[in-house]
Amino acid sequence: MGPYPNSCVVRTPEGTCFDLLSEEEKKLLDDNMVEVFYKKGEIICKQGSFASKIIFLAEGLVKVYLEGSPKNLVLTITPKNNLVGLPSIFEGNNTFLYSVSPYVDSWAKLIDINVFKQILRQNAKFASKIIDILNENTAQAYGRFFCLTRKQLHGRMSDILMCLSERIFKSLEYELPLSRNDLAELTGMSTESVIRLMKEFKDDGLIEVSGKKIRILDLQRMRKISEVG
Amino acid sequence: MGPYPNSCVVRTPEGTCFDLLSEEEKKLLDDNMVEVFYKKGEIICKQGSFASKIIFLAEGLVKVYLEGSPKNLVLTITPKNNLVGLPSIFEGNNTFLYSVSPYVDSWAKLIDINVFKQILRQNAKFASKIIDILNENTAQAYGRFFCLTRKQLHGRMSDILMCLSERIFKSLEYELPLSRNDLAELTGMSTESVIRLMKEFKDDGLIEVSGKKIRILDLQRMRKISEVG
DNA sequence: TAAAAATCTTGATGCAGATCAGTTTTTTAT
DNA sequence: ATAAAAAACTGATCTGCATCAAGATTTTTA
Repeated sequence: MGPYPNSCVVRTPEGTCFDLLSEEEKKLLDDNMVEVFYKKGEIICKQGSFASKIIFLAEGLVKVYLEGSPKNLVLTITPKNNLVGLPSIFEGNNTFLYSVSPYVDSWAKLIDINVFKQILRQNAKFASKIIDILNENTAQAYGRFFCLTRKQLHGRMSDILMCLSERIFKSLEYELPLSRNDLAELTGMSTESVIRLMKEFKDDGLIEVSGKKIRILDLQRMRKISEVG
Repeated sequence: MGPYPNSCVVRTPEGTCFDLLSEEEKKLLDDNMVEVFYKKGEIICKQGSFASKIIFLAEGLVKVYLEGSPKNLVLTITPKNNLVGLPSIFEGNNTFLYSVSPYVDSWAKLIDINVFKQILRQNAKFASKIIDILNENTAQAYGRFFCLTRKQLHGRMSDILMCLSERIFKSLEYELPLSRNDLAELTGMSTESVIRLMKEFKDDGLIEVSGKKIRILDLQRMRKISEVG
């Protein structure tokens, strides 16, 4: 299958990009920012709607997805301390490319897009850092692209389970805030297939499942499955 | 299928991003740039290899693709006057995320990546423009992502044929420099399926095919097919 | 605490599209 | 001009996975 380090769905926290701003710029940002609470399942931003804000996720866990009937396509999962919505800000486009919705109760800071753009145009170090973030994002999207178009069910399933373990919960055991249906839109398969595969993985001694709790038992074999596709 | 303006594979020319450089910066760029000729089928850059250059395609037509066995996955086709390789330059990564290879004889200008980064860090307007380009790129990748994972063969085929017509050749009739196998890695299907679909489209009066020449006869119905998936 | 709704689970069936195994046509090399 | 290699094409077969239909379990609501 080849070495694709990033078939993962999860964006890593970009840390300190705001440290590169001057005091003045920080104040400008603060003055043009509101903090909003979103409940699980609400819509933070809607694909196709007017993109007037950049979203900084202060707390929570969200999915970034393309709407499709009957099933959405999840582009990435973004944990707290990440920017969401950056790719929507290019010239000539003023609508969100995707929808964003929280898996769990979340806090978002909404930054006025024009203020953000203005700072980009005047602070090269900051802009340069944003380029880094965008590119890392893209690298991940490509890996995922490959995963969803080239791997089959087993590979996709083990990719997701490992990714959630490594990138989000930082533990081999975690309590999933996602439904089987959420996993289905994440892996691009039917809900029934998710269920069947989880059972198969469990029967094969790869994972342990009890309710929402998942524990990875045999990481080595999971990696193998991911590689083979 | 929903309104996805960009299931297209082709990057549009970004025009004038270098106009935003000072004379000094232009000279710096010129001094750290070489122009190279590539024959059809050669490799301009190889996925996984050390990324020391940003590529500006001065003349020709290239594919940007992820390597996979048995079949590659084409991310985008890039015509002349475009930058290629931008997403590879993020901090912490120093290898090409993908391979690039020309469909036809091409000229590329190779820009030293450190010089490019240096200019990014000192010229905010330029960096801001690059962000625009990256984002447009991403928007396209997402559209394509959706196309390849959600649409089935007929939709994917008509997407490609229309895209080539509108974005590359700017005419309803064009001479394809791609083989059926190239079309297959572009649409994520088998070569045999490409052939069968082309025949079906031809028999249905959607297109006219003679050798390498393709002519779109019924754009309306092609659009319909693309929408339905 | 019961009823309703949502989620999870299982087996049976169907089909889109890959794979295979050829033949024919076109291109390239000598 | 002719042989060899690559690309284009065709039909038959096979299979991974979705879809459907029904039931069990959990969660939510009243």
